[in-house]
Amino acid sequence: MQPPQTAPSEDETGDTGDKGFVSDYLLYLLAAASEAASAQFHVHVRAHGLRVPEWRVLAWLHDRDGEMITRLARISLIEQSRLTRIIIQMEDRGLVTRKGDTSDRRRVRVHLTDTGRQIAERLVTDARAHESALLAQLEGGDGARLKPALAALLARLDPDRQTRGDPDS
Amino acid sequence: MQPPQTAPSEDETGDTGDKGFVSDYLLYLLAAASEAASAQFHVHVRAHGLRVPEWRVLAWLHDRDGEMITRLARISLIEQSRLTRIIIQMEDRGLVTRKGDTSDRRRVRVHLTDTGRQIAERLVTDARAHESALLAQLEGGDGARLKPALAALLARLDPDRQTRGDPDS
DNA sequence: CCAAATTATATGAATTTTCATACTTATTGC
DNA sequence: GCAATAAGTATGAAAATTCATATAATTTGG
Repeated sequence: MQPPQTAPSEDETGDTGDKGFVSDYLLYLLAAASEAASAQFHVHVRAHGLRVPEWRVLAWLHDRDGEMITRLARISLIEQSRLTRIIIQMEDRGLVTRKGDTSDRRRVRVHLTDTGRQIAERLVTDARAHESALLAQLEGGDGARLKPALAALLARLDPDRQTRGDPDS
Repeated sequence: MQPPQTAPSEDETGDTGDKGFVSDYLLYLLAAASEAASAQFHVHVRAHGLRVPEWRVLAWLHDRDGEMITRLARISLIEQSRLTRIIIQMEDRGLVTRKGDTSDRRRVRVHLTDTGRQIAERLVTDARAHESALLAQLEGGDGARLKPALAALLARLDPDRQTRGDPDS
């Protein structure tokens, strides 16, 4: 049913029958792969009572405790005003604390509580295991090539992300 | 704690400025790379008065007009009830039309209007150009390797995505 | 052919998210 | 040292999103 007749200049219709634009579009592949790869683990995160952005915050603080809101937002892929509210919720739940930075009183630094750190460490451990399992599934070395390629893309597109280790200066 | 680590030995004691967990975590690299790579083009999309999910819908309909809501949702990475509302908004704006499927009256098929198709074609052209520019930026062949690796990951994690070309049957 | 299970879409209501902007503190240029 | 500008965070209000579930149509098994 429904022969595609209304398409005036459809050049890939008919015989090739496959791959349109979307299925081979880099930005789509990135978004879809990210979604698909994360789906399972995100279920695990929610099972621990956290939403994905909250997990991202905990994971980053695990690496660098005392991060300021703005940078935490950039890194965690969360818009600033949204992160502010998320941090407040997390503080209410006893996962983090907020402290004004004494040397720059505009800044608010976020620290893990003991509870927060426990959860963060547990989930980071789980995440490492999950990542290993995922990479192991991808035979043929595709998995091995993927991380460096993504890191390169990221470095090219958003150089600021790396470097900055020092909050002040 | 957690002695068994194949990863590069690093502590989160935080002084040497080395990679912590997050910066080398596959799921993070995927999400961050997706964000970073899409940022520019998404600005372009919004400049055309569309939100990102709407662009995804148009792009998919460009490839396969008359898709049903559920599948459009899966492919466009949008939750179903949200897509229903987005489609209604898009219909109100004259970008798509909804038609009940006569052979399965539960289904609603979404079609591009002439206006919708015009915009879709324009943006697909722009997206192709943007992708080329992006890949060209990534010297060293990383760019070339990226798409196949992502496609493989996707195929492994979500096999259903590919195959299905026939709505009925 | 019927009852039960499944699939497809829509919708109410609570929660989240966004956007613009206010507010406070710091920095820059003169 | 001061005005102008920038940086960091918070917040109100509008809009979007989620979650659970309703409704309707189809399929399945007996």
